[in-house]
Amino acid sequence: MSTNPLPTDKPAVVTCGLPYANGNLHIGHMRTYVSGDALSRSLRKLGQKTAFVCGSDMHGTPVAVNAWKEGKSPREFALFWHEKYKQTFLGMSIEFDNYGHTDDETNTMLTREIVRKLDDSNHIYDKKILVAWDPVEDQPLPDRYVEGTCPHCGATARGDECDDGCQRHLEPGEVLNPKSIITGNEAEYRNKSHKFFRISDFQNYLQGFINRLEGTTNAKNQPREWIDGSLHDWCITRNIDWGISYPSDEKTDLVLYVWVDAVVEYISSTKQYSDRVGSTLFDWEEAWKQDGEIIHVIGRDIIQHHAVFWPAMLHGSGYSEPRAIMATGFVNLNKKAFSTSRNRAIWVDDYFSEDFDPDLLRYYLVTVGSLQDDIDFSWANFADKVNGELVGNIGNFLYRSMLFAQREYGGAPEKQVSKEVQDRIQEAIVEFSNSINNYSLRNSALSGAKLAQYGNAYIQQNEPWKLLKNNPDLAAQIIRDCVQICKAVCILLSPTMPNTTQKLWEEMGEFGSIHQVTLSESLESPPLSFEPPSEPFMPIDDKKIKKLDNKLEQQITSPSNPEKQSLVSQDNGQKRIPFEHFQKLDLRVGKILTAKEISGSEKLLKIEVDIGSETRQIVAGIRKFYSPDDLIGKSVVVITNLEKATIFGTESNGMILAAGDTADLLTTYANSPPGEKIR
RNA sequence: AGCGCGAUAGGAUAGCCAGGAUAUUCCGCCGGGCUCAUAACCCGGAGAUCGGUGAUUCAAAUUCACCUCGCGCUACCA
Repeated sequence: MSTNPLPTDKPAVVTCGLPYANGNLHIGHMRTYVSGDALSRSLRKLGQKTAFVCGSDMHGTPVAVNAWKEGKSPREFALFWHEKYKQTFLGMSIEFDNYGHTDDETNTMLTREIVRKLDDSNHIYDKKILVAWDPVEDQPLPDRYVEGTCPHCGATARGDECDDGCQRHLEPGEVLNPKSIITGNEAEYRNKSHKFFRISDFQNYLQGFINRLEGTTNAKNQPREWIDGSLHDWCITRNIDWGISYPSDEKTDLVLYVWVDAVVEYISSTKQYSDRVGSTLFDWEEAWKQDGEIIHVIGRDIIQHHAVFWPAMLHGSGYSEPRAIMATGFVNLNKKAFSTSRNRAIWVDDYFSEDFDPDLLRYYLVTVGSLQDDIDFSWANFADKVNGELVGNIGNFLYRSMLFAQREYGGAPEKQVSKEVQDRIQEAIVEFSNSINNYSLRNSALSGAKLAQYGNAYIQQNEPWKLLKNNPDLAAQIIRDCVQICKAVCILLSPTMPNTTQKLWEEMGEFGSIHQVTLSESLESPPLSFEPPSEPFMPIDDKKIKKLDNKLEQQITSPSNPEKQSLVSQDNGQKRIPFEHFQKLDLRVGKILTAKEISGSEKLLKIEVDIGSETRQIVAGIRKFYSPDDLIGKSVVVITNLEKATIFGTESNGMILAAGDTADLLTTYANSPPGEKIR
């Protein structure tokens, strides 16, 4: 990277944090991608050679777990979302020069090559750690494959994090009563050898790097705690069979941790772009190995990965470091965080289904607040912004000016642009360019919006409609100025609103793509003839907002999860559960071996049941209806993965199913043996 | 708990790094103008002592210290 102002003569790469191929995208996600898209378009406006790349993040435990839940292979599952994302980005006019995925050949090769280099230069070592294991299936249970009790707060927690309770990170071996989330089997911890990346080797380097790094202040400061403190080495392998296998001469069944190959996709995707268009148009090696301008646009939750692990990996394997990290804040919904599990979100598909132009949301996301701050979305705010700024100000100015010009002069009047207007446009160009160099997309977009505002005041105060009779020469001059402003406004806003500005560009009689021209074109003469313009933006009326708010309200109060939505329906007022909820129950045939009364209790029996793999002790409230002797040898249905309970001082490890108030025991029709799974 | 980011009129938001006199802009509100334009546009007005306390300074929204609240990160969450 360089510290010269942009544009430089080096190629630039703009990347966005990889979407994890695990479910639908909402407008909060879009903030990162719209910002990346607007940034790369803006850089090109400055004349910077730029590649805008990204890809889907395919690997990792959550994909594997969710694929398993849907009965699909991880690859099939992740590819489904990968294809879906491509459509989503297309719909939002987010145009990557290359959009790959982490499971493709380029990334697999490049990732292994980079890791091998780190290994060869002795930055990687082996260390034995505790790994949760399913002893019955003889399977490792990494990260989220394990569930248990949080040792800190007692809530149900995943193996890696107490996600429902105190949010604390959990080390392997910490979670109590660990169980496999797949089989429900109790997990045990085994000592396994894993690969560790010695980040401490790079402490000095990183301390220099973080001082050079440009971008948002959160990205520049947050990693200092680690970099200036002590750097822990990073475990970069996992025991699952979904991922990129560890590059090694010895035989290994380790795969790389998803965060290793995810970031390498930035390089891989650039390489694919180069390979496609040829290295004269864009040379990926020049960008990544000879100090190109690499700019990462990410969500502020993944700063450490990009400002600590990633530069260390790059530096250790001979690649250039990023110039800037732009970490976006989150998008809140009516002041509260999005919650995908509660369906408290505006999904991009929902936005599309309302037939809104993507430009409206793009403008909203870019201009509503500073990039690194959290912003709020509500349909009312959205409509305010569209109606006030886009329809009333920008759209109105463009429309009234171009309509006037077309009607009276058939296009731009044959006059020279006035000094005043030329200077004002020049000022906007400088503002745009400075904003990009300060990594403020908001200000870069506002340079165009403010110019339109100036235009409205300019036309209003000069009243060319009055001048037409008394001073037609001056009227023509004023309108010529306005058309020039229109042209400049379109160019300045084209990174934020690519569709609308392209349409206006054509209506203005310009040829080709507005995205090919640079800022200086703003001062070139507009065409002398063009067709009548159309209205660039349509207002959103109150009824529509109410409708959208109601829809959102309904969506939030309904209990469904977005991914499960299609499986959930209301029927006879009864709540339906998705099939996978049923799948979570481990129901098995059991054979009652012994049954004893529990002294002091009128209702309870202590029962030992053979469930095939083991004998379970279960406490059942059926003493009133059965004598212990009658029960022995009976086949029953047992929930085996119910959490343990202590009833009347006796441990109960499961539940025997019975019907109605008389505890009519459920049994099998034929003679399935104990342990048979019920489905 | 530690660290990071943030808190500015009724709502939203700029300025903070490089301290300077009436704190920006938008929505809403009040008054006026215009009629080319999508009841859009333009001009004027009211409304914030800039989360709290203290310090530095001729001067603090801006620097420093402490505190409160919100959000995030804390390495095995992608």
